[in-house]
Amino acid sequence: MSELQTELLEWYFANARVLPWRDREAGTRDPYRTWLSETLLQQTQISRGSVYYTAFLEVFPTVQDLADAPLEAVLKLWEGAGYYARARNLHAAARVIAQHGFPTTLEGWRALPGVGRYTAGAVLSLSRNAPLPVVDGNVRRVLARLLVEPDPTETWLWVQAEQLIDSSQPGAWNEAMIELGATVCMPRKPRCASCPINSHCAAFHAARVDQIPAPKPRVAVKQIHAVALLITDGARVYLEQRALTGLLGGLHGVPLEVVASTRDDALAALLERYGLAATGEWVGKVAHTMTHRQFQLEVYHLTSSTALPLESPQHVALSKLDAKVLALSKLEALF
DNA sequence: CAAGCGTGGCT
DNA sequence: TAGCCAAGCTT
Repeated sequence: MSELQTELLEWYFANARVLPWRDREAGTRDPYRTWLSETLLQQTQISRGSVYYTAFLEVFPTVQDLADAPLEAVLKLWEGAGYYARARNLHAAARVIAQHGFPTTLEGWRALPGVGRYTAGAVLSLSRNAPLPVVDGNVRRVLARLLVEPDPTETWLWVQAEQLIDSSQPGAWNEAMIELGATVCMPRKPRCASCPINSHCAAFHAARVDQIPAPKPRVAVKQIHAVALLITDGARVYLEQRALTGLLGGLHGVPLEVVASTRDDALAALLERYGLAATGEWVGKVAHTMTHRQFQLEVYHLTSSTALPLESPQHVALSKLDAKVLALSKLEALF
């Protein structure tokens, strides 16, 4: 073991945070729980992910429980967590695992929907001590600084992670790299003075830590104007299931029509699609921001006199966007 | 391979 | 406060 490896591992064993999925020593954990936590934590902060993790295990304590459940129940538990393809993929993969057992190889894990190189390496190293590297946002930052690489490519990152991994305890090593990036080698105001491997860090020596890695160019947020339909009978509301692929896939929501030319055109198109004669009453606006989209919705209300099936919104999975629209309905006991 | 995919915490 | 960012994956 190199000096760097010894020092980082010692630091990790002394400073690792207590987190719900760290119930056993890294390298010996339950693959189901490890996979679930890694999936939930994708692009999601610990404070939020851990709430969903605990609730999820409560309802689906084993992969068999998850496989046996209807997709609808899985999405309901995922409600509000975002990136809903994760929930659909998790459910589909659970059904494969229930049939064939947990994969034991990198390729086996990666063949499952929603499992990429990071998650496959994380699950196998953290649950089985497989000597596989991981590169997430934390590891990327640590490697970029350690080796002064302001704009690292994916290929470079995985090669470095592979060369640096401590093959005697890969699980602990991977978790240590992630932990360092999350608690010491942070994006802004890194705590270099208390970093266990600062003597090995080229960016620290060159006083360039604050420039590395270089910020990624951001895609402009797209403005989207749309019209939404709130069709209610006083207690229930018309909700349709969105397409599985694309925005808010698989979740239920109110009918939406993006404004291509004018708002009146969009509203007319919506009404025609559902065979509605009435024009509806304007009830308000909803603004909703996502990472890359800014929605402006004009919401129209109709009292149902149609054959459209109404349902109670508390029984289906909704996005925050639809929750805001439903809040305009002023109906009691919707949630 | 760049774009699409949610939501909330933090500064 | 408006933007940046968070244990990525898919197409």
